[in-house]
Amino acid sequence: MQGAFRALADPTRRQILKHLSRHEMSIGDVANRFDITRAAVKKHLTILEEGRLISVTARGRERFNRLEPEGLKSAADWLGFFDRFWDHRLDDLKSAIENHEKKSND
Amino acid sequence: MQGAFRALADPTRRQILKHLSRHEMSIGDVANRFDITRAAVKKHLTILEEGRLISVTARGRERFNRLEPEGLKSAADWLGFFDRFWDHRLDDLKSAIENHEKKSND
DNA sequence: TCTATATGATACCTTTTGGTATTATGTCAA
DNA sequence: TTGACATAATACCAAAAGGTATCATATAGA
Repeated sequence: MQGAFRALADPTRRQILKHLSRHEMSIGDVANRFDITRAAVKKHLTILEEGRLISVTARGRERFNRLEPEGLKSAADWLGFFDRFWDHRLDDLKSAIENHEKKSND
Repeated sequence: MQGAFRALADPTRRQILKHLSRHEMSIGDVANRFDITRAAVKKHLTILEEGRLISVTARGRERFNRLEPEGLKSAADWLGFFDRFWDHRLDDLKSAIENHEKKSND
C-alpha cells in the first residue's frame, strides 16, 4: 500500500507504467524512451518493483519488466473508500445544473 | 494529477484524509490526532490543498479543512486505465484454478 | 483593552529522492 | 577466448521532504 503510493508519486514512474501496459520491456528499452540514464531508470524500476507494480524476470543478460497490477489494485482499492464522496458531489452538480439551467456561461 | 499523487504518497496525509472524511476539522483538531507539531500538520494540509484533495475555509481565527474529492477522483481515474489489467489477471487466475484443481498447496 | 489561543511565516536540520559517473559482472556471439 | 553489450553496484551530489523551534499576527472573550 505505502510502497504503491510511493511508487506512483513520480511522473516518470507513472509514464513507465503506461509504457509497460503495452508490453514488457528490458531496462534498456525503457531507458531509450526517456532522457535520463539507464542507472536512473533502474532505480525507478526498483521502486516500482518494491511497490508491487511491476515484476522482473531475467532472461539471458536482459531483465524484462512486466506490469504487475497488484499494487495498482491496492491503491485503487484505497481510493475506492472515497467513491461515495465524489458520487455525492456529482449528484450535487447534477441538481445544481437542473435547478439553474437558465444561467448561461458561468 | 501530479499534485494528487504527490499528496497521497505520505501515510500521514492519507490518514488525515480518512479523518476529514468524517467531518471537517481545524488544523488544531488534526494535530491533536498525531504526534507531530502543528507546523508539520500545516505543511501536510498545504500539500493536500495543492493536490486538490482538501479545501480550506477560514472562520474566525480558525481554518477548517474539508475533504475536496476532486484530486482523489483524478487519481482514481488515472488508475482506472489499468482496470482491465487486473480484470484479465483475475480471469487468468480463475482459469488457472479451473484447469489445475488437482494440484494442492503450491 | 488585555490576554490567551489559533494560525502563519521563517529558519534550520536531517533523511530521502532523483540524478550522474564510474567501475564491475555476466552473457552472447564470432 | 575475446570483445561487445546489458545490467549491477557504488560513490557521490543537489534538491526536496518531513520535521522542529521560534517569532509574528489576528481574533475570541473576560
